Amino acid sequence: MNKAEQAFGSKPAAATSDGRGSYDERLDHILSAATDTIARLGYGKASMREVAKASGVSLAGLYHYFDSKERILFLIQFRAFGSLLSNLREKICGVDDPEAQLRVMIREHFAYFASNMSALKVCSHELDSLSGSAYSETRQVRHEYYGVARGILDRLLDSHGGNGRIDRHVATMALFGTLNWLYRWYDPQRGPAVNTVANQIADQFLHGMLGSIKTSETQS
Amino acid sequence: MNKAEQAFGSKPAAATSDGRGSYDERLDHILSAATDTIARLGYGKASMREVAKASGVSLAGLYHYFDSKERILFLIQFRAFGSLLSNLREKICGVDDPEAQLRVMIREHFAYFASNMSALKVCSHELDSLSGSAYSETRQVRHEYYGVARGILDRLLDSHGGNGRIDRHVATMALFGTLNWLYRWYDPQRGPAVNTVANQIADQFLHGMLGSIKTSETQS
DNA sequence: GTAATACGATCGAACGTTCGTTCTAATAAT
DNA sequence: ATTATTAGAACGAACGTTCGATCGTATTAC
Repeated sequence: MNKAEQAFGSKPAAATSDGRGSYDERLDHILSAATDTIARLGYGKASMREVAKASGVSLAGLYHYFDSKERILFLIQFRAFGSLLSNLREKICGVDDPEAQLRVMIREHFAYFASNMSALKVCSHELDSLSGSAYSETRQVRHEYYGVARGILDRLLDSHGGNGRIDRHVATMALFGTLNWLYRWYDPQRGPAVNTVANQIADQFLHGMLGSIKTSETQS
Repeated sequence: MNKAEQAFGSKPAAATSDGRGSYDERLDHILSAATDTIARLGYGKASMREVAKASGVSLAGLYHYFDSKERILFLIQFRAFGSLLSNLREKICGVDDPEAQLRVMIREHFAYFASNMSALKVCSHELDSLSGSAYSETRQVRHEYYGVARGILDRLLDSHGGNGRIDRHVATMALFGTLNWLYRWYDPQRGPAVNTVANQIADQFLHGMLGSIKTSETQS
């Protein structure tokens, strides 16, 4: 069976030529409804019946597109992290200055958050809800994302001669904490504009890095 | 019935004088085991049977101490947030400088985290698992905690004449994001020392604040 | 051109399990 | 004896998943 075995559709569309769209389009539609449902109720409380109702298919119909409930969560996370990572690599490609790279990264993370709030909420909140190979695969993508961010930070600090008291892993996770906690409080539609918040976070973090370098020996 | 109706025990101990301790002590023991179980499995997957096994009482015995599963989660969160808040207010009492207050706050948060990892993990991860008045009451305490932090930040920025581009709510939530995300990556027993990490986070945040003030008009 | 056939998509209904909770009786303490 | 505390068994509900049948459509056979 070759249904929903791959995270990104390399399947040749195979449009059924009726009003409801192709197989892949219907799968995307269900996945989108499932994302909103899981974001709203949490993975544990979001039942397959609720996902079925939200996406407009029957309970049994869900299992034509996904082997299991866990597979739905895997696809949501793998696609979101994958998009985030590939988009970051693309947008950073022509940028040389590490400081500019870091600003791009934060700005792009905010942009993705604003466009995919439910998906990023699920990604931030349900990290431990997967197990086995599904967990390993998503963790792999997360580690790659971490690696890109960490690489930027390394070049940033190296270029400023910062061998001081900054633990770079701690600094990276502090930034990720700020970004991954967004879904708890920030609503792009009600709060200040996305770019405004993104710029402030970037300013804060960069001043936090460069400021910590310059006062490396003045405090105990 | 007056069992477990209050979050902090004002009950006069009523020791049963056997080896297993008083009623309150047994309640604390069960609550501690429940905290570890919920932190390990998540609230949804942590069954009452698992909590019973972990705490050494029978399934039905649990309901002599707690009306419901949700009440267990409420007590964990209410006690943890309450301890965090009252401890913060106490430790900040004799400190005047806002910068020093902020350092105290971050240091105390780290100290509490190191001593109560399971409880703070549950508090950070299961914020939406409560409903009704249980949710309202815990949110109330959280808001008070936010208010203290926000007050410190306000005095800090005011004392430096910072009326620039810093959205103070955004800045506060950025810090809370870093602190509340700790449970995802930081293990005080394996990573760098608690005070080291706490100092770095405080340094980063303070430089982020004061640095952003001084360059308020140099960037678009 | 039409009937027969094969197949993917979809559904209502049900299965077996686990959940939070409660009932009832037995036990330990005073 | 009375009261508080515990434990085994069971309850109804909800869960993820599977089953068997049905519908529509594309392909094949003649």
